[in-house]
Amino acid sequence: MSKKNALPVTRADDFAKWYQVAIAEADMAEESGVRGCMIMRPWGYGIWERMQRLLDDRIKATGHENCYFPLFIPLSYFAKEAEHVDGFAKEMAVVTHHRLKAGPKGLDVDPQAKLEEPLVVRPTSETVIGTAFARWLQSWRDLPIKINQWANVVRWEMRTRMFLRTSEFLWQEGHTAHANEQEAVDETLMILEMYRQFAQDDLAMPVVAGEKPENERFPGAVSTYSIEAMMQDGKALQAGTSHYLGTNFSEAQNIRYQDKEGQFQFAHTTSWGVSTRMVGGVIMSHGDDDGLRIPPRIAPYQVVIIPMLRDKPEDEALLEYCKSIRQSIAAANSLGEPVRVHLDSRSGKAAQKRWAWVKKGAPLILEIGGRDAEGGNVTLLNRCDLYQENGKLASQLIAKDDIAQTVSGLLSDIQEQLFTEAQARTESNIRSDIDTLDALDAFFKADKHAGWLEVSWSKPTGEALVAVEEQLKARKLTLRNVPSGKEIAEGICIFSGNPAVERILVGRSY
RNA sequence: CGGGGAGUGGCGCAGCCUGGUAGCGCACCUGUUUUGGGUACAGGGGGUCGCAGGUUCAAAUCCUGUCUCCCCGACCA
Repeated sequence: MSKKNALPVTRADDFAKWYQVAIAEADMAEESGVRGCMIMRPWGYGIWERMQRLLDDRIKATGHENCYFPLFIPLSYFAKEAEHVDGFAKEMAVVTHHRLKAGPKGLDVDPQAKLEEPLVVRPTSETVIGTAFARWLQSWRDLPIKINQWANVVRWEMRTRMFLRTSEFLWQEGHTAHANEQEAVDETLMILEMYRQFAQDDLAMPVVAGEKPENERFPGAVSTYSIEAMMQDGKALQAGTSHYLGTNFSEAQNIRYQDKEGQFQFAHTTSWGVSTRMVGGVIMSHGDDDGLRIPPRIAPYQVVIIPMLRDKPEDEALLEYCKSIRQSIAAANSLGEPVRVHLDSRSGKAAQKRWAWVKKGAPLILEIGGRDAEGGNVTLLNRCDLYQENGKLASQLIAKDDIAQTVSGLLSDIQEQLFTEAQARTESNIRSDIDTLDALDAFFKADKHAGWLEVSWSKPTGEALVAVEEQLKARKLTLRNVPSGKEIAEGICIFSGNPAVERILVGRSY
């Protein structure tokens, strides 16, 4: 008997289709009818909420405070930083009116209600926050300023994909101001490392942290750093960015202070963010042909109990048994937190519910029937180890008294297993021994899901960099980042033949 | 924004070419059956065919416009 998977499409057949089906089948999110905007359903939003909580703890632990700035930004704020406005001008949603009135075909914009100055729906908040910084900052004693906000932003993208690129998305954006370059660069790199740890420890998603090349910099930044994750189709996902903005925004917005000598100095600022794109990264890092596999640290429910109800009087006793199991599991800790356990007592077939939770990627599923209750057992299914070699489900019988401890141990094992698996996949798909464009072409032609190359290059700028970009663009490739620690290289540049300066990652990307 | 495809009960689709009673599978509801692995049978409910115009005695079907989604490009977290 051949194994039947829970999803109708496999990753190998059509990865893009698999991604969409996996999201739909897991009740993560759905289209909203508004271009590029999605409805996040409880399971999808619940995962985001877990990410938020874990990252928020890290942000606060590193000395940042949360605050909130408005959704609307006066258009004129963008005029001040030339590169910044260039970068975002083509994708801004703009509010021009504040009232509707009845027209011949229903409601229409009231021309009388035109705003004197249009308001931009924030694509990012450097401009408003910088304006506030300019007011808040007077003295060297006010520094550093370290804030963060959790917000929604809008970028009018031409092509959207669930979680990966939506017109509106949720994120955190951190903004800091410092006395000098060294402190600001230290902050930028500290945040990069915080993101790396968050991705690896909480999302079980291995990433490569490093500096983006000049052409991939955030508009207005002096330097941009990213964490890059490799999806199962070999493509790179930029999963978080941290920018050193120098004094570019300070000079544009007059963010300055008097130093100990009474001299005016421009502050050095940073900004950094991760978004709901991370959810897409988790799906494409860990999902399999049976649906999602959510790492325990971010799973809204880590354990789901499914009673095998029969619409008979004995159901009541079974439910009581399940509740006692739930209670003992909820009292246990795993990965430093109380175990999140859910009793799915809705009326319905147990087998249906089982497959629904498999597709959602709940790490552990406990199926409990009358036979289990009588014997004082539970039947456990591990989402990351679903099948036996013969293709049958790998259910295990666990004694009631052992279940809390078993669950606790398994959850931390699964967290580690998902990371180890993804890391092995990522590492084995980065080639670093290729030094000619012919070999590069061969690498990417050999496999439609080819990974990345780490190559030597001469770090060109200006025209020369544009030439490299064009060489890559013709191959549907992009420069990802220069992994931290790879800033020095010998040999020659794969693109130009000039002496190499550093090692850089090249790959297809989302 | 350029090229391609598509919008018909909750989901997936057929019907359109050649205009004439809106269909199928899954899901859903009810009942019976079954019960340790996505049960089976019977009955039932649910759609003015994306939206707006037009042609026609008559439009899911033909014409025009528009909105939305998917795929491939260019742009980006």
